[in-house]
Amino acid sequence: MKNILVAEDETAIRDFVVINLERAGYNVTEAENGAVALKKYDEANGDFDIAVLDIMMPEMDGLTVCKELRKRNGGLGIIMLTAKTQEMDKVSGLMHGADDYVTKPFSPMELVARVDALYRRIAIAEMRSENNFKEEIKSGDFTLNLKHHSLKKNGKLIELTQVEFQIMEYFFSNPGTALDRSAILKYVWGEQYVGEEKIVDVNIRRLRMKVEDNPSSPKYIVTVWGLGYKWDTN
Amino acid sequence: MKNILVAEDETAIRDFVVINLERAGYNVTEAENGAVALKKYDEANGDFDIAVLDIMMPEMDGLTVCKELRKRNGGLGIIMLTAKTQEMDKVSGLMHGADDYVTKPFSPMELVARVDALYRRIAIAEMRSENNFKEEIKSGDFTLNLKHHSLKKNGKLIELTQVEFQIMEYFFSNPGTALDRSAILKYVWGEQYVGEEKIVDVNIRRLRMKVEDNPSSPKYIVTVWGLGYKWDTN
DNA sequence: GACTATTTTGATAAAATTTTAACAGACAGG
DNA sequence: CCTGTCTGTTAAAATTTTATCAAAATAGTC
Repeated sequence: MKNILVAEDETAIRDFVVINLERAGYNVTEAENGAVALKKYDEANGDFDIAVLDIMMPEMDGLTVCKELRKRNGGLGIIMLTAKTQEMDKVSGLMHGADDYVTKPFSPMELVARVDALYRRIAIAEMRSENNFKEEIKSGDFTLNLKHHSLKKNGKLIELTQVEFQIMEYFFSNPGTALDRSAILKYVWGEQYVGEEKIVDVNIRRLRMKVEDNPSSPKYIVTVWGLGYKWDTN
Repeated sequence: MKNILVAEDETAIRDFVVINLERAGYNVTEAENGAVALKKYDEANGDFDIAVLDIMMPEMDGLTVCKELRKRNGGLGIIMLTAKTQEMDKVSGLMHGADDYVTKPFSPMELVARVDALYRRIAIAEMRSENNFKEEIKSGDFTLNLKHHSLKKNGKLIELTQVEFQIMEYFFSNPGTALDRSAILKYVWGEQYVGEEKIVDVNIRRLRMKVEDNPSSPKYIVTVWGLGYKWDTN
């Protein structure tokens, strides 16, 4: 898990990237050009979450590698490294396929932040796509129907709004796990949402009013003090 | 454990550094230049926690060594020694990779303090990252569930606050080990916390109330007189 | 046994976090 | 338009946690 493939021909930059990603907790595989990158990808049976590719490389340029990788795995996260803004303009039309790009020179913080952000997106997307296979998720007396967007408690239908439904989806995908507000916020409202984190609390309250036997002493949506909430299953 | 690699070409300074680190309880390996440092690192199979590197050295300069070491072990602690502030400015852009730096001339106290601080950071970071892989830690009748943020004693749930939970995490990561207040303080409250060390005692008490069969004669959280506490497993 | 250092304990005040309720804009359906 | 629902914002109330303090108890030492 957290596997990254880095393709960059300049040794200095590659080392820089590899070091900083490793320090951030990623498991990095490095390649000195596009052809090698593709080879290493196949050798590892595509067991990567993210690829960081330089655009300008000998043997095979980053855009080609990007296209090839996308063919193999549509869900792979891809970040391109571009030298100048000009270069970016030239190829921007070809940038589709990449999820994000970072222009050189970049700071360690910037790189890691982008990769982290992409990783979160990927992880959430993966969770969502897993739920696509399921029709419904059961948990105790509750049944969340993903297809009909409905929630039943002991067979009794509970109407949920869009936001409420998504929170429940997140809960049901991680039963018993303590989820912090920031994670809930990102799952439901998305990465770039601007606004109060308190919105989570307010919606939790609304959910409790609908879901709990006694909203004043929650049994299902339990608060984890100083952290967030969890869907309790006991 | 507590192994340090010191690379410095000037004999006088090297001796100074080595003597003081050894007095502080570290196990020091010394090298007279960067190339030797790297060789000794590999010979010891990378069994070091921290490397102290002079920037200006013959054969191979400190920054290069730093980069090489980082490639081998992303979690290694690295402290750079720089001659003047000016020199630091020049290379500050290349400082990535180092965790800290000390400018010459420096006092024994300063050096040891920096190394100690870094060592603690490294140790805590390592412990935390190990716990990331685990879902729960068992110890006797107790199960600390890191995912659910819960503690169970013989299957019975015990509610813990944030601070209490972290203390338990520290205990469970070091069962049977006598932990001094200062270490507990740093793990739970962080390096730069300002306040009474007694706060540890108070929270230990609250934990005992929740965890012990008879809080007046603790069986699990045992006090080690003149030192601190330990999680007893017998 | 007396003395000192250290730890335990309980009370209380302060700080942090969560819950609750009320409000107002946006939006969709009639 | 009008109306009702959904949503995010805000502020006050309630709750929980946390820190500090000082007295009591305990362990260690001479």
